Amino acid sequence: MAENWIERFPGLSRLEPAVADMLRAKSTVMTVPRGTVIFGPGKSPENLLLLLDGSVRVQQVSENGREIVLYRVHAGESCVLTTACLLAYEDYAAEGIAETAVEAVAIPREVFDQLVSQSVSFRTFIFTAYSRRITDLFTVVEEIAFGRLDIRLAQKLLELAGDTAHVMATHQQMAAELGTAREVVSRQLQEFHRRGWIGQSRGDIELLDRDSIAKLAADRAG
Amino acid sequence: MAENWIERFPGLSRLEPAVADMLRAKSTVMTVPRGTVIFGPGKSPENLLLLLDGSVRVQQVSENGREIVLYRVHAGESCVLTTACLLAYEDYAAEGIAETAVEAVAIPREVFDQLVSQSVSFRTFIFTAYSRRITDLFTVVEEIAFGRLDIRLAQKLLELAGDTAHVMATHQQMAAELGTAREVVSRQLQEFHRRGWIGQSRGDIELLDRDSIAKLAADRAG
DNA sequence: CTTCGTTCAGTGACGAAGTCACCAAACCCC
DNA sequence: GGGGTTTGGTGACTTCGTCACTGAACGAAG
Repeated sequence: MAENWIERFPGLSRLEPAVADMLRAKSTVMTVPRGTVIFGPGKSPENLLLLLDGSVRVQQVSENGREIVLYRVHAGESCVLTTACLLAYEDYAAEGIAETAVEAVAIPREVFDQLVSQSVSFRTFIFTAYSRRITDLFTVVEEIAFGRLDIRLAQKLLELAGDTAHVMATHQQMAAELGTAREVVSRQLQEFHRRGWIGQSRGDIELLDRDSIAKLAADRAG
Repeated sequence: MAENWIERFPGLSRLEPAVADMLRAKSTVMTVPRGTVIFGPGKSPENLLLLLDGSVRVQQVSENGREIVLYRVHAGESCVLTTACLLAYEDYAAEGIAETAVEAVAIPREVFDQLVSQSVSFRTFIFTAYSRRITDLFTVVEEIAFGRLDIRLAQKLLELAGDTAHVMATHQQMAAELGTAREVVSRQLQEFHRRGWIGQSRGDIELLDRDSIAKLAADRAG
């Protein structure tokens, strides 16, 4: 089943046939268990990863131990930051962690280089991925600088819940998602609870009134 | 004088001679006046810019009119975000403005593509630039989320002053640099003034006690 | 099944930062 | 020199972050 994985990447659908064959031949499909540190300080990966399934959480770890989630890489996307790490520009404080079990295609450094050189569409694929990450980071900066916390929390809850009604995360983890302190999250969740929007139990937030949460999340001012 | 500009870019010093000739032939050295909007919403540039002189300020403009400075591109660096814009990934809210008169080498889109394809060292140059921007943004996120404002203000003052003793900026502009509100900057500058660290006049902050400012800037906690 | 250590959440007091509404001084252009 | 604009100053108030501490929930070991 893993032989026609190229189809799963929209950006690679128009890959030149010869290049696609080369890519298939020289890359390997691998599985990494949940919780694996894909890259991090002192751990440069030797491969570019294209995610077939699962998600990778990329977060910044500050020296005093605080964490903040920067973005996630989902199935169908590439973890371009690893190419940046390959270049080992300088010390970085970010790390990538497999948030679920992850199935991915690993493209070795030399093959990556050949592909970029030979294929226009692969180049576009890579540059588009960079572009996406950078614009994502722009909005993260804007949100943290100017966004109200209750609104951002509501947005995160909806994002993390997906189509389920539960967010399995501790208050501490939610704080890292938003770049704030645990106490602040606790208080805000209590307020949501008081309004009957959510139910709370240890490490689990249940969305009871999705509409109200969505209404707040859609707010721009307050 | 502009013919051997390639030497001014450390990352291009080992460029293959044939590629260097091609680059020289197909690119043009241009000058843009201070204040020019290099790129912005609805304005995709057709060229990749390599800065020979001056600096470009890249900032995010939110819908309610607030601005925040994301990073600067200085002489010797490339404005890789323009390549991202060339791909027109999606709507973005960032813009690049010539902060000074800027002298730059403009590389047309097709030439950029050829260079990436043909030259290993040009590829490295470009990917390193992306890597730098992304890691820069990581630290911006961390600073805004966790950094103390007085410390960040002290750092910015030193950064913007360079080797001069003056920062020619309004409080509003300093607020955009730090992603905060004008009033907050005003109050903090007053505190610095009270301590005799700075002198203030309209649109001009004079650094009087660089050592004290640097001492605060070096702080991690408070 | 109780004890014990660990993780997780709740709380109040306080300080730092952001917001709002408004005022005054400095500058600019006639 | 008058009138508009830009810049900076101020106080009241809200939101957010920090600190120190508490207790409850869980899990493993006895």
